[in-house]
Formats: sequence, structure tokens, C-alpha cells
Amino acid sequence: MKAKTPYHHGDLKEALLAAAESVLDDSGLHGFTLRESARRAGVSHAAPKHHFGDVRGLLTEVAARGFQQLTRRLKTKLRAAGDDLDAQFVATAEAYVGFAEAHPEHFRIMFRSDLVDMQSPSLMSAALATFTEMTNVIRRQRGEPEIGAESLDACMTSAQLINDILIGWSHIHGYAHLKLEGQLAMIPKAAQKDMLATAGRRLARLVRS
Amino acid sequence: MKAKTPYHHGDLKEALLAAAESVLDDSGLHGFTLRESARRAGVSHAAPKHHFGDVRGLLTEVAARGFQQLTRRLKTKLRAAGDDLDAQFVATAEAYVGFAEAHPEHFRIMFRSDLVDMQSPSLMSAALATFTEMTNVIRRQRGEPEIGAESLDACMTSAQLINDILIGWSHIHGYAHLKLEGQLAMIPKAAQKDMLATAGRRLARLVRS
DNA sequence: CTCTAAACTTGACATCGACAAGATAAAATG
DNA sequence: CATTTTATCTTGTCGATGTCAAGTTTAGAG
Repeated sequence: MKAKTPYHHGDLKEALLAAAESVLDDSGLHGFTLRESARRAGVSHAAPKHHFGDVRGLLTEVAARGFQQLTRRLKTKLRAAGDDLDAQFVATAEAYVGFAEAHPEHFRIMFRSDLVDMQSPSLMSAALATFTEMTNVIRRQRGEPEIGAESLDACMTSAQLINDILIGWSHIHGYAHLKLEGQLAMIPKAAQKDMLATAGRRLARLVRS
Repeated sequence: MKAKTPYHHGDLKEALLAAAESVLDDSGLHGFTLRESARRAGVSHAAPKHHFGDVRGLLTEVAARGFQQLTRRLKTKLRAAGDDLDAQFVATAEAYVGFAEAHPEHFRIMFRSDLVDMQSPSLMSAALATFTEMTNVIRRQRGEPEIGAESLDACMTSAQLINDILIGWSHIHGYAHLKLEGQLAMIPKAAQKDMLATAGRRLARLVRS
């Protein structure tokens, strides 16, 4: 009977995060509520307060986990891409867009500064990890050694590097976002087919030039 | 006394849209409610139903008006830019990013397929007008004649054209969105300064190549 | 002038996020 | 081991929201 419904959940924080993600998958951001998340975790409607404060706190952690997933995806794809420079760009784009398509609601929340506390340490460090991964793609392109997240700030002095990062990231993010929000409807599906590959090659050429 | 509070508002639809936009400017998407919009328009809480159905209907019209504003901004900036190709790209980027910064909440809503009915005729035609404006920038780059919104579909056959549009639009949109959502915090402000101009030139070169 | 349909109001309901106060159990303390 | 503290979770409540149903007012057609 103790195993049935112990007063103390044990790992409620984790359970609530998982529940929140399942709500998002099922009902989207629109159907997402604190109370529904609590319901799925099998606790009372006010239980989340102790762990996350308010709905913003919960969503912030959800967003952080999104960046962690994205980072993992990037690492996997990049490892598979090998040393080819074009392939690295394509892999980055595929990982990014792939994540957005696989977890649209999750992706949305990661870029909603009105819903989430972008200053939160856990969110910032998760986002920084993703950013570092993409920065290293550019650095490899430029024949520079990879860096860790801790020394990112120090590298943000080269105007050329920053420009390349911004061009690459903006493009990939923009494409992912436009596609996710149904803005590419007027463009024939067939043309979007190898869009990622073509864009990857062109971006690579741009950065190399 | 009749002029004070006539039972029939006269142009409630317009008044509600204006009220909704003022709510968004003041309190953001988070503070936006149907009832508050009705309050500011001076009508009862259920009045919007007759004109917009539900909150989604209202936001859809708000989004459509956003695209109309963006189109106007693009036209103005492009006219000022003259015939120089680089300048046209820079102008497009400035208009786009400028709008996002001037009306962040409005901009957000335009790309929220979960909040808005992207199939709505008025929204679709407004978005199409914006898209046409940007397509014509590319077409001028390529020395092709400008087209109207009605003949857009017919032009979406050239893979090269589509690719150029996607690269340009994705980049500008991605940059605007990332900046709006505070994701460029780790990049020094100084470096972002002439980001738009540099990117414009590089994109122009890319499209020309 | 009458009547009908559009435009708006009033009232109600379920649900939400947040808060306060209480209950329970784990952990620290003695 | 006994006790006290503290973290964790529950119950109850509040104002506010979106939506619906039913009633009220007015414009405009016939």
C-alpha cells in the first residue's frame, strides 16, 4: 500500500517534467496546463509549486531539456558526418530541423522568451552547449581547434567567426521555424526535398569564401 | 446620450482589432485576453464572438494585419534602397528585423500556427503579399521581371529561384527570430551592429554566384 | 409601419494559476 | 531511540478566463 501512493513521490520533479512533455506531445502548448501535468504525474494540482514555483518555472526546465536533446542530436549527426565540411553543415541542419519536426511543441517553447526565463542558469547552460556545438562546426571549417562551452566567451572576439556563426545559425533556425509554422506552404514540396543538402553546400561555400 | 454608448458600435470589428493590438503592446501575448480586448473597445465580454468567433479568430486577423504592416515596411524600405542589389538585400533585412523589434508581440503571433488559423483566406493573402515582395527582390537580382501575388504559384517551378528565396528568407527570418527571443545574448553587441549590412552583402553575393 | 435578422448584453459554467494553511513523512538532532 | 525540524505534498479558496445559451436592442428590408 505504501508503494501505491506514498505521500512523498520520490522523484516528483522528474516525473512532472516527463508529464509536462507528454502533455505537450498530446495536446500542444495550447492544451498544456500545470494542473494537467500534475494530474498525469499522479499528484495534486498544487504539488508542482514546490519544485518549479509557477508555470514559467516548469516550462523553463522543459526548454532546458529541449536544448539538451538538441545537443545530443547534433553530436550524433556530426559524428556520423565525418570530416567532410559540406557534410558537417548538412548534418547540423538535419539535426536542427529534424528535432523541430520531431518535437514541434518542445522546439517552440525553447524560443519563447515570454513563456520562459531565459536568464535561468540551467536553461542558459543548456542553450550554451547547443551553441558551442554549432560554433565548433564553423571552427572546424576554419581549421581552428574545437573549444568547450567554458571558453566560448573568449572566442567571441573574431568578427569573421561571429559572422559565419550568425549566417549559419540564422539560416538553419529560420528554415526550421518557418517550416514548423507552416509558412513554406506556398513552396512546392518537391523543391523542399533536397533543400537542406543544397543549402548546406551553399552555406559551406559561403563560409569558406 | 445616444452618442455616448450606442447599442450598435458601428465599427466594432475594427475597434476590437485596434484594442487587441494595444493590449499586445502593453501586456504582451501573456496578458492578452479576449475580455480585456472587449473592455478596451468598450463592449461586453461576449461581444467579440459575433465578429471573430473565438480568440483564435481574433488573433488570426491580428496576424493578417501584421503581414500587411510588414509588407508596407518592405515596400518603403525597398523603394528607398534604389536599384543597388546589395542595398535591396540590406533593405529587406532591415525592414523585416525592424518590424520584429518594433512590434515583437505582433511578430510572434504571425508565426504561431498553434494560435492562429493559417488557412484563413485573409491571413493567407496577407502573408502571400509579403512573400511576393521578397520574391521580387530575388527576381530583380536575377534580372527577371517582377510579378504580382496572383502569379506567384506559376513562378514556383524554378529550383534555383526557390533556393535563393529560401536562403534569403530563412536567414533574415532566423536572425530576426533569434534576436527577438534573446538567443543572441552570448554574442557581443558590437558584433551585431553591422551584422545586417554584412549579411546582406554576403547573401547578395551568394545569390549572384 | 412591421418584421426579421444582425449586433450586442447578461448570466452561467468549467477550468485555470496562484496563494494560504494544513497534513504527512523524511531527516536531522539530541 | 525519541523529538524536533524541515521538505514535501494536499485541500480549499479566490479572481479571471473562454465559451456557450438566452435575452435585449436596433438597423434595415419589405
